[in-house]
Amino acid sequence: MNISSDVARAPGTSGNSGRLAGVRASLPPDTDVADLADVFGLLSDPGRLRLMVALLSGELCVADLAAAAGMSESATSHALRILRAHRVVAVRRSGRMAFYSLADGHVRMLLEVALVHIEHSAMIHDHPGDGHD
Amino acid sequence: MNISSDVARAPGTSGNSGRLAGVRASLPPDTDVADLADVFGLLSDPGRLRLMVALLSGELCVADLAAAAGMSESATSHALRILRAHRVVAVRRSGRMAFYSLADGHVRMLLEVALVHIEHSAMIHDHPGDGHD
DNA sequence: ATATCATATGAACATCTCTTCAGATGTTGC
DNA sequence: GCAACATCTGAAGAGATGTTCATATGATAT
Repeated sequence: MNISSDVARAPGTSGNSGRLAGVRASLPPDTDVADLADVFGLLSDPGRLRLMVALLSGELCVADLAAAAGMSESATSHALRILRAHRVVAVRRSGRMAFYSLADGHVRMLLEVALVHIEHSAMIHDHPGDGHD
Repeated sequence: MNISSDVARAPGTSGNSGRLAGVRASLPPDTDVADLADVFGLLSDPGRLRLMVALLSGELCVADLAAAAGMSESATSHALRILRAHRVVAVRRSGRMAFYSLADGHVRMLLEVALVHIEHSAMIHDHPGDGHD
């Protein structure tokens, strides 16, 4: 059942309306969740993610970022443009060089939490495979 | 400059090779970063994210999840299929009902960290806008 | 001034992703 | 068995995303 009994019962038809309502109430406003999904979206591209991870150690110029992330300088520039647009990174310009750094504490924290877990679990288990279809 | 001086100098050409090498060394293996990007990818869809947030409170059936996330039952089922494939959620079947629950501690932690931040920052600042192009 | 360099940008293209629609599968009640 | 139900699935279309290639912009050096 949904929330109360356990077998066959139209969802939202029985005594579960209570809990469903509770769940709905505990959900953050849609705009907030959407913003959050956006942040996760920035973190979801392998190239961009490598760039951000590299920046955890400190400021780097575009060419170095490209080398560190293993992508072309053009792709790097495009990626940085997106991160810049969302204020995830900040630029410092010096002559013809541009130095990027992480500028978003939220993202930094998510990265650190995620990376700690990676080290802990990488060799323990974790399958990217399939559930069981 | 890249790592050492500060103005004009080919990246990876001067005394920066030291730090670049250090940064590259501190980067987790590409496969790990890719896996992580994958997880963030799962979190990056608004619908899927709402589903996972709803599941933070406990087990829910498909229809209730659909209602909580404000999406069609078909879209919900497709989303759950993907989450299932990555073992982010687990199913418990009872008759014709299917009850889903969060099954990935990593994801749960990321969600909690992210949600705490949302409450803290939502009304303080945070612009989805543009950097300054 | 001119060539070179570091970075930024635009257009085009290929790829992936999510949604919907229609229908399949397995379950329960009559 | 048959109908209603909950969930699942596949195909198809729309939209978003990331990459490359070519070129633009601004800075430095000769």
